[in-house]
Amino acid sequence: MPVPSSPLKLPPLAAVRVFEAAARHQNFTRAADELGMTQAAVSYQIRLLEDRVGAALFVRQPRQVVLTPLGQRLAGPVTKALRDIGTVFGEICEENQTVLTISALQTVAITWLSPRLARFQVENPQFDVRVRTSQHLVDFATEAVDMAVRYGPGGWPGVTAEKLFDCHYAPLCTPELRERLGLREPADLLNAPLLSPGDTKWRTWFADLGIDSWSPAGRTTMTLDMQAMSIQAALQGHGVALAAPELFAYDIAAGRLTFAVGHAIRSDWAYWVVYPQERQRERKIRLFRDWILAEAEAARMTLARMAGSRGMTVPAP
Amino acid sequence: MPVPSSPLKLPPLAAVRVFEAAARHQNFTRAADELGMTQAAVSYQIRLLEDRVGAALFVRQPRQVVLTPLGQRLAGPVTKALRDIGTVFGEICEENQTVLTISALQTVAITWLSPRLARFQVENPQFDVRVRTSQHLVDFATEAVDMAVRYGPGGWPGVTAEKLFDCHYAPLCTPELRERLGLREPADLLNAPLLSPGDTKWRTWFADLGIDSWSPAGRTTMTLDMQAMSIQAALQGHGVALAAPELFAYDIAAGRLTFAVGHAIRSDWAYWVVYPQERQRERKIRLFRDWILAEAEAARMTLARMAGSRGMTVPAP
DNA sequence: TGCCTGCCATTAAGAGGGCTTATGCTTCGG
DNA sequence: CCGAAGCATAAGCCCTCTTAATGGCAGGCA
Repeated sequence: MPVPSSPLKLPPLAAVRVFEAAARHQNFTRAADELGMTQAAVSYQIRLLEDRVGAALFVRQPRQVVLTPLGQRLAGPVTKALRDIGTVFGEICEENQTVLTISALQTVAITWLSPRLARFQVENPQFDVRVRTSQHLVDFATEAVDMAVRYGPGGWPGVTAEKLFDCHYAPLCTPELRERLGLREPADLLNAPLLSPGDTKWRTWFADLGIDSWSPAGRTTMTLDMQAMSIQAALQGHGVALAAPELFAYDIAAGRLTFAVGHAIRSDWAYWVVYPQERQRERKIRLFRDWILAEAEAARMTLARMAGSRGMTVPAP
Repeated sequence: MPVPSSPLKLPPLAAVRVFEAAARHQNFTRAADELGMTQAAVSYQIRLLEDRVGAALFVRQPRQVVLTPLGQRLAGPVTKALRDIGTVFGEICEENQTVLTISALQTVAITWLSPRLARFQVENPQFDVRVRTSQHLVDFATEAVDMAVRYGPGGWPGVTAEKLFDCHYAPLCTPELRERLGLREPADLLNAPLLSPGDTKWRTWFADLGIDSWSPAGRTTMTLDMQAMSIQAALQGHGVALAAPELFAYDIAAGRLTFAVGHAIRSDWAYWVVYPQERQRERKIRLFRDWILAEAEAARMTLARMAGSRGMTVPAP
């Protein structure tokens, strides 16, 4: 805990501010112009400060005022201090308007957000977009984050959450692997090389088909923690990954990945864009919200086309 | 002429001040105590500042407030800037109360003021007395001087001038020299070694006695500009100096100098203590004024005794 | 010399803003 | 479950600061 340093005996700061301007101009009238007030007000404030200090700060000469030695000694430090304050406030105001910080899970950030973010950046060059990945639920109150992409059930308190897309899990692999293994029916996967077979979602996926006998025991390729890494392996043709196709719409649309078979399960959770509800009117918030919702919609459409052509079956959640 | 740098876009400084205290205490109520206002006022000002910045500076938690990252970035520079302002004002206030700067002609400063000043310093240790010698009439408006000892006719505009003593010119020398040369009558000086005989005051002194024939031509010891230097020579027994006995009352009282003969002339000018009339109520001004007037009075008394015992004649000015 | 202009001080009157008081809300602690 | 701690909010008052008008002073100019 920082020591609550000395109580700071300060002169009236309004007067200090007026003094600073007057000292800079060596002229009350021009200082008044700069500050948007009248010459009389400047005169009044300067006098106030002089009374406080107990000494004259300006010599009133017929056609001009000049600083006394005392005034000169004040002017430098005061100008510097006030400029420092102005600068630091200016910086954070500026930054607040131009910097847009997005928090997201690493998976989403890498697979979905960053490939699309470049376009947003190009379309909105006035913003400086920064992505921060984190595993925990970001707290807008205490962290310097403007918006977030969250994966969860929604209904968080104090924030506006708008759904980007529901989350499904489908078996994905390269078209080549699919062809080579002759995958057609969901049951064909029982003998296919599954990536991260220890993932309980595989069990769920099979169970959803009525295949309860499946067990990862004995079956092995590698076991990878993260969806993105499984997909990387799948992209190399090393096996079939169970992942959210929404996150890999680009790869699917480009033919680098395809649905191994026509079945997917749906997660209770979804992906959301989230921001403090009291900030929904801010320009940068609105802009990014609109953009990311449009992107999500586009991704969904793409996927719907691809899945439709493959006769996907998706049970209701 | 300094460039009237940028117009400094500043937030309301009153709010900044409140913010600084609140940030330091991490507590609105205690900040309010420190600032001598109510918690509601603090809350109000903080909100004002937050609206201005367009972002929260504090997170309101149930039993405490904590700075947001933005607030943290502000707090440091702001505290420093305000402390700088407080410091520089504090310094000059402090200095204004404790430093007493006296301006005087070099002659008076050396011969009269400094021998007495030590006592003032001892009696008033809370003051830091500084003497500045200068040849020109000091301008209280533009120079960092509190009071002055002036030699002149009085009647200066804008200042209070109180007479310390009238100024006379009397021939002074060591008692030894006086004895050796057998000086008794003013006319005896016609054949004595006069110091700075080129000084027109010697002509005036002789003329005052009705001796118009005196001329410095041919008579020479040295010619010295300054009264003090003539006196230094006189103290060495090198001759008779025409100087203001008031300035050398200590030397006369101590027997190091004496009136060579019993005649003096009086100058139109006098010595004054001078200070800006609007500052006459200030403690340090009053204190020094009272002290120096008392010293002058004491010096006059001493001289009167010495001169009386010598039967001095002093024509009216 | 006299007028005009630039610049600051002073005054009285008025308005606006910030402060205070009072009250409500929330949470923590016992 | 109640009290204490702590901040937010609303209403109203008072004080500060501003404004507007006027005066003074000195320099520039004719």
